[in-house]
Amino acid sequence: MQARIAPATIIRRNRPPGGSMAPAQAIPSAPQQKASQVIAWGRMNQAAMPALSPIGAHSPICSRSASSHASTLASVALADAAAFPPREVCRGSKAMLGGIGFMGQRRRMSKNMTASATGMNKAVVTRFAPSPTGFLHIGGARTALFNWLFARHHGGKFLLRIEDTDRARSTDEAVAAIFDGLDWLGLRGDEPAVFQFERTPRHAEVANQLLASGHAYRCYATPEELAELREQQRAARQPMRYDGRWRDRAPEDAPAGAPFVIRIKAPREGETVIEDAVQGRVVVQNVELDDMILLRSDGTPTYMLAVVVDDHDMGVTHVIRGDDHLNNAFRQLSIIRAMGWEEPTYAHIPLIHGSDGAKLSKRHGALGVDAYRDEMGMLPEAVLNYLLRLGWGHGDEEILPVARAIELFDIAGVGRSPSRFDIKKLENLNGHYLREADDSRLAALVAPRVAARLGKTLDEKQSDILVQAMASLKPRAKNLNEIAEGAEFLFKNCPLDFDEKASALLDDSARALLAKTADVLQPVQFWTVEAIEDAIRRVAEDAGLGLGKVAQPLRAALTGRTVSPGIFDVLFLLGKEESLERLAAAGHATVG
RNA sequence: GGCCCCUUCGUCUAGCGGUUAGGACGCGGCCCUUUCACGGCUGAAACACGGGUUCGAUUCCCGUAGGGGUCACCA
Repeated sequence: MQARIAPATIIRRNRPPGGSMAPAQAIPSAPQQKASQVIAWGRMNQAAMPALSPIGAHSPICSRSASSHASTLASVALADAAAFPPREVCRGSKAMLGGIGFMGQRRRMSKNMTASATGMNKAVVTRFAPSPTGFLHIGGARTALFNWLFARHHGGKFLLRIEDTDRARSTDEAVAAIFDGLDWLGLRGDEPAVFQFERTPRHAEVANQLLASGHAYRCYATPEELAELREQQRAARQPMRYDGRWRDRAPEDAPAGAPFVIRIKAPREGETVIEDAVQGRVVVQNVELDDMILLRSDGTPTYMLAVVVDDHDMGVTHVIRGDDHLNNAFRQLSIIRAMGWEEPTYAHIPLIHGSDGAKLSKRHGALGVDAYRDEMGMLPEAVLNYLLRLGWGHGDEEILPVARAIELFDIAGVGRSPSRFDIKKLENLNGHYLREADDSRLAALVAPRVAARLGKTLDEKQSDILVQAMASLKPRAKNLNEIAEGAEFLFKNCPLDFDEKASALLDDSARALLAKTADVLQPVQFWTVEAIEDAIRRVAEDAGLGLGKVAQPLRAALTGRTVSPGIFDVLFLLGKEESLERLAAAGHATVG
């Protein structure tokens, strides 16, 4: 049984006559988003994203079939026209042949060809297909995001596939980490994830079909033989590729019982053209393509075969992936054509580079998204916004929450040049979303971090104080760790540990002032920020000092630091009793 | 090395033949101010180079340089 999606499950609606509707109209409007911004959290760091999807957002593992979403897909057809405008690019020497007239004609031609060849009238289906050999890294997350956004924008489907055909390197932990990361970012598949390895029989079936139709052949070359070939080619400074030594051999030549692989019979003359939605028109001479392996000698499929078969069976219309796959696309195309299948539209997005300009990798300290969540204390919406702006832009807009991103995103806006990862900008964005975030949600996220710093968990009352403190804590931080750091003073025991600058502030005159402050605070009945402010300002006035002269020693005495939220807030959050106790302690203790 | 892709402030980007080349991060200054932040204002900072095409190129074309990707019975 194949995973092919029955087209019947998609309800189509005819385009209204005389004009195409803006794709944006197919998605929920902004106000609706606000209402659905209900925050849910469970264990630490589970900052759930608001569910914005018009299609149900399911966990990748347990969602059911697509058919139940049929009615929600009704809007799909509306978005068709604008779905994937081909970039009008003419590059390469061929484009230079004629004058303007020729070029104009050529453009029109290529546009038409693209329109018919890519199935623009079909509902959009995208996919994210990571191989579970490690965590979900930031580049993968962006690829997933672009696929997800593209599908959402066009009212299509976003699918997940785990490319686990490499049994040696694939792990269950990695699968879990990838789902976990996607889940955190809110990039859930619209159908249960497909596990590629389970489809091995189907891949073999296609390989054998290709064999039967003469588009593939058995190759008995041993790995040693091939290594030697490569070595020779390298020495002779020849391009390294399989020489097709078994391509036209008669079957009788086959060594009996010897292991063999199945290779594609790739075209050898002419050229292959891809009208890439990001890269434009890319032409490769077919002599550059060698007869790559489809089925390994152990009968398992290679990546080349498996992606093509799965994308086809899953009905993928738009292949959006890193441009490290651009070269592969040409090879994959020969399989697609040999099978007579419809070609997807390709969109090869530029890779994310490290600060040195090279592909982001472990040696840049490339991290899994879980590290951004757990170690760096980032909010998913900040990561999403940052990733989106890496390689894509919409005028001067920098702050693009998910709903806005769905509204605006399209492949046409994706640039062709790689971009460098800039943690500073991510932090800035994170600070922004922190300030916007709900206090209860943040408190829940921060509590475990505070507990870790303190070495004890917060009780109910303390958790409550944390929520109240959030409003004055969050504008001062760019990540959850900094909020936790800033919150620490609230829950420390008296006597406090004073840092160097704080203890320096607490000289004799300051202590006298502290005593006076305590006296003024003592009779305050209703412990409100206003009442506290009145009292403190009175102290300053009476002493003939500026507020700063009073506030700083007070801050030092109450928090042990010279940096904290506003002093009235500090007093309020600490409560009258605790505040007075700390004042007394600071006054008596021999400090510095 | 072959093939493919890329090139606007340090970084992310806007620009799609005529702009004082715009915004954001970061950096400097000022303001706000009880500290630190936030916020506001402001400053410095870019079209890789060389040829074309054009009345006019950041923008179109070619080349050079530089960078990147890819060349497995990995994905």
